[in-house]
Amino acid sequence: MSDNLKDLFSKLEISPSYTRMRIYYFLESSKDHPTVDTIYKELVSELPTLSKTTVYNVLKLFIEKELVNEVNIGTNEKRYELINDKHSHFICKVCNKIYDIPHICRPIDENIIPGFEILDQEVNLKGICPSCKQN
Amino acid sequence: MSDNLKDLFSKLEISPSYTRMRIYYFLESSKDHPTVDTIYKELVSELPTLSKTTVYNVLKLFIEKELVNEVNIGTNEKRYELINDKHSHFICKVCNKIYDIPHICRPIDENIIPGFEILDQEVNLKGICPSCKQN
DNA sequence: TAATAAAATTGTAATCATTACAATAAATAA
DNA sequence: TTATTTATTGTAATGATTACAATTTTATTA
Repeated sequence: MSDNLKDLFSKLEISPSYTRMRIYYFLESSKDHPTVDTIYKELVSELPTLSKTTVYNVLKLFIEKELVNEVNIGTNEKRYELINDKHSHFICKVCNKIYDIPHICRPIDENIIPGFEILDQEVNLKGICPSCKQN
Repeated sequence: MSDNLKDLFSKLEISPSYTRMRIYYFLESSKDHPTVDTIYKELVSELPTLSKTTVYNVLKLFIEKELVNEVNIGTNEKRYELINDKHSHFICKVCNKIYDIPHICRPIDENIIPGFEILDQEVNLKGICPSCKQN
């Protein structure tokens, strides 16, 4: 596992510092699109010298290398996720939780809008999640 | 036209102050999803006492009344648009311009994800726009 | 190994959009 | 008119993000 990550980093010319690997693993284990603050607070107990700037720096690097996506849902903090399989997001208007849901749109034909080169597709649904519907 | 807007406001229980109407008209005429700053700067010459806080307040009201949408595309400023017909957005990764494009997804069946109540659907495409492709 | 260079991490301060809030102005009702 | 509500404004606070210089760590070279 650890070796796999080193290989992945190496392929992308990311030197596998411990901090970077820990941030990657945290994103991998975390299912709820954490904010910078969440990442920092979760990791600082094991990486006592960690600084928030480092979290920003590492995420920026991961985004450049296309390992990570910024998720913008209108809250004031940006959220981050590993780019795994493509999926859509459901954002609960009550609790603001973000759920990953399978793509419900058909894949987009890249030439559907003449002249525009489509590189990326983002589908956000908003509504009320099951647990908020009960309350 | 002006009467139509007053009727619309009245239906939504928005009292039709001159400031609100001007902000509405500006959104109506503006095709490029303006930021608060843009709205303020465009209107302050004709409404010399206008304050940015007012722009924020009016937009917040319009959003509550479902006249206006926040558009989040990852830039640091939020952008706003009137809710007219439903459309998708294409965001150019080079120049950051937002284009309105017709919906390219089929309308979503509200019960497609069991337990989730879908109120809103947002499709953002990212890529390179025609004018940036030339350069 | 030691000395040097490069890269990664850190802390502090600056930036900037947004919000909170209290004060003023304008509109409406009594 | 006077009182009351509503709209607007200005200032200050908040809080996420970025800039940047300093420090630490890692890699390279002698």
